[in-house]
Amino acid sequence: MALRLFDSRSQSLRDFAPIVAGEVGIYLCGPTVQSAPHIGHLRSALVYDQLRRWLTVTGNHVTLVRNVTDIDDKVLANAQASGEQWWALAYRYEIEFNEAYSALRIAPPTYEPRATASIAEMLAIIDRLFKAGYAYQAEDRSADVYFAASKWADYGELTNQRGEDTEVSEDTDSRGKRDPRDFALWKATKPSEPESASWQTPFGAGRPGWHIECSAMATKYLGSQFDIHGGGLDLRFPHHENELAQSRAAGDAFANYWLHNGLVNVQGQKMSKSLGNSIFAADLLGAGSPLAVRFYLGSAHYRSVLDYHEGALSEAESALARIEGFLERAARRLSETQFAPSDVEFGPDLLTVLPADFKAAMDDDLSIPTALASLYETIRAGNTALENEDLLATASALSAVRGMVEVLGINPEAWASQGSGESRALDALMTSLIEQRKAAREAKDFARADEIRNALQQAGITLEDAADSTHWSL
RNA sequence: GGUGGAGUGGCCGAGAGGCGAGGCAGCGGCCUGCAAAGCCGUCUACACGGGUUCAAAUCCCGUCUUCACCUCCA
Repeated sequence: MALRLFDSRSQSLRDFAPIVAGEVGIYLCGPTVQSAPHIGHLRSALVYDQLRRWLTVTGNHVTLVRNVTDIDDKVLANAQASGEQWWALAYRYEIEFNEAYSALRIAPPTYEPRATASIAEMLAIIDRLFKAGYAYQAEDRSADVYFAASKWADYGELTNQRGEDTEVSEDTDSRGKRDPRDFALWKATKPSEPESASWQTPFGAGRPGWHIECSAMATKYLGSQFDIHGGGLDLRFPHHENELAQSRAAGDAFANYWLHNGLVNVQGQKMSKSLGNSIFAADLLGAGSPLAVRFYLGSAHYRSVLDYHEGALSEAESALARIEGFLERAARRLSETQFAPSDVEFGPDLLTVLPADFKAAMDDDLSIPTALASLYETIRAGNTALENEDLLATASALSAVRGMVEVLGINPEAWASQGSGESRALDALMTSLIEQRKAAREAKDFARADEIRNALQQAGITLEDAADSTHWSL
């Protein structure tokens, strides 16, 4: 069984084979740190976190590079508007992004390069493009440098765009361009721009164009040819098309597979500032637990459009409660028996406990919705086994469920807060209240027993009576 | 205009010629002092019109609706 991925370039599912067996290099287009992270940024980062986890579990060593675009028109414009240094604004938002990622337990990438730290590599590519005849300086002899798209015969190969049919925006800054499809490799410093955002080059002072940044950072960390290039669907054109064209024109084979994750819409429409319908990371994390946010964003297929709606997070909480409920009950029942399963570390060992249909679903272009069906099926069977006192079957279901939630990064046991002073105090209080209620029930004083349970329910604590004991959960 | 998608039960969300995906919500049952949780059952859906086929949600033709990209965007 092998992993298949949908490659946007060939528009088909392809068996995935890394250049070097067991080593996978992924370049993911990260955010332009010009404003606060929103739900779409989180989904994108999460999708590649899930891919990375599955590749790791199936025995690969993954190098994930996710850049930070910290120099850009909007970074400069927003900094000017807020009266900050552009690099201060960029760093402020970079911190916000990293906080949001880490709240969802999206592992930090192997390398996280900032565009401004790779200027030399960008200039080297531009130099190669000059020598190969694919770069030209603007007619006005400014430091504006463009890529000659019309000279590159394969231009449009990624997205089937043919130049003559492409709409050309009228407000595009095209001074000195020979062809509307040509795009900036380097942008001359404008009088309004600070000196700190200007680098000296043989063709004059300026700053990098957006596309060249990614070409430079991808090949700097992963080599001239690498396995996977990922990003949001909105980046396919022109960003990825341009990256591919300039890198190949400069002599790099570049990415073998192109992956694009679907976007997040809100009430059927894309988020935009003018509609004021953006859902920011802070909104989400205020509306549900971080685990529920991760579960929700990661439960749809990565290529589908995800339409965010009110109530989505509480549905996720309910689904998680079912998973967590089984894990707790099964672990509790098995804890003092010979069937208690030993912990399995995240990594290839997980493969031994995962159901075959779960593995098949993950291998099939990361079909997580189908994989989740396998998870629920195992939970249902596990609950039945638990009821029938079939400890062997319960133990095997427990291992399988633990393995699956571990693969997906949604293991409630791992997310549960570690025993703090507060939680120890709560434990003691609950033990006392449960004892009081037990005494009342034994005395058939159900009014008193219900009074305790109702008061706890008011406080958000649910009691569950099992055959010979009572358990509580928040 | 070009390019790439989508329309599935109350809601979300898979699948892609023949065995009712799954989740959430609802209803009925079992269990329970009553609940909760769990299990069983129930609600049997695939935009519309044609066609191919023994068989179509799935393939073909047409129609409608809708989203994204082509300007900065995950």
